[in-house]
Amino acid sequence: MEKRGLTPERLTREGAELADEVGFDQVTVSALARRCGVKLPSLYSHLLNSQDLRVRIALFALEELADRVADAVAGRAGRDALSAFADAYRDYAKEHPGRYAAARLRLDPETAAASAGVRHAQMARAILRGYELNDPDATHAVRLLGSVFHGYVSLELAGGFAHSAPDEQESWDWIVDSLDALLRSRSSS
Amino acid sequence: MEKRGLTPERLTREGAELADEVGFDQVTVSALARRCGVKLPSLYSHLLNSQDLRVRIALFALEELADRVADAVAGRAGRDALSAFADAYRDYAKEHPGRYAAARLRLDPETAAASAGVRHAQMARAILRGYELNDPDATHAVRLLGSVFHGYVSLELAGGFAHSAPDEQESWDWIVDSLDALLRSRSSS
DNA sequence: ACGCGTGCCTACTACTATTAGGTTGTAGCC
DNA sequence: GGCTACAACCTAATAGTAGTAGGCACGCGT
Repeated sequence: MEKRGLTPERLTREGAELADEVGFDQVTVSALARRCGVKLPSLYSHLLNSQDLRVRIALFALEELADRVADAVAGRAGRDALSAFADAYRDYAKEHPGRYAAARLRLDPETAAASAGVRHAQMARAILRGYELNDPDATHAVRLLGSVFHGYVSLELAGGFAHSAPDEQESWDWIVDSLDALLRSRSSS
Repeated sequence: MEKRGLTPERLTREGAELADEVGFDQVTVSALARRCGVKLPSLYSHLLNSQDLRVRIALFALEELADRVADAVAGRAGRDALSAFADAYRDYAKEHPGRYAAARLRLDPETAAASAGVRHAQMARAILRGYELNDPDATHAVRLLGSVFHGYVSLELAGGFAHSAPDEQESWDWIVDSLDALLRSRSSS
């Protein structure tokens, strides 16, 4: 009965890794217990329930992804920033598909408001500053970017574009390019 | 022990309704058995397993959605067709969120190839005929449309845009408008 | 050295998925 | 109209996941 130093934080990290390995919806308290070498009920000292685990992983992923995006867009503007922003999302999803799926977990409003989700929205708005859009166009554009990037990444992960020419990178570049052109044409200037 | 006339088809329909009521990932063989007033193991005469049920619901939803889209775009072209196409997806998702989620279930390649999924792709390409795009632009554009519509609808259903101005319909119109402009500007003419 | 809290345990309950095998209602045949 | 046979439903049993209750002990703070 040696004590492993389990904490909610460590469990969240392990859960995130588990998610990347077997898929977010296969993340189960049982599997996590096995992975940590303890019996299942032991985890309930650290977690409220399985939903709590999922939410913690989601918040962790949102935070990590926001950090990456912030890093990617730092010091860039305009088309360059847009491209870095887009790639940060796509690369994260490819590298950590389970965590990316976790980041899309539906959170209740208060949790969402306290999450890194707000940073994501702020960063999207920041990217758009380079295009000088008037409200409400800026909001529409934020929603468009969120839709395209999330939609593309989730279809790509689901294998929707697999095994068909032209390859996925080409389409991605074309799409980012098109969005840049679109936003420039909507510029208020 | 009265016999209800259960068939795979009826179970699929009931499952689809259940999905709309409680969410696709809450669709369980147990719940379906309760809903149909039979004991759980009885369903295994009609279904292989719970995954089989989910796949059947997915195929049903893909078919139904394809029918709706086909209906919506019939006799339209250009911007008009694009808008009808987009609205057909969004309206279906709002009306039948569980079925819409089912339609996004990842299918194995052979199942997918035999599903109504191919009709969806064909219809998207048909819409684009009005914009006279050269390959590979047409493929990129199909992927863009799929990404935007799926992304927007899924974020909207997840409550991502809720309770914030401007309202979701406005953004939707702006986005469809923007896509139309974008596709026209990419026209090969 | 000792207490006591926390960290992990065993044991139990409830639900879902699935298989095996039994029973009955009814459709079709004589 | 009764018989048969199959299909549709059942009960019973196994295994996995989620969660609760309560016990024991490791080791930290005094």
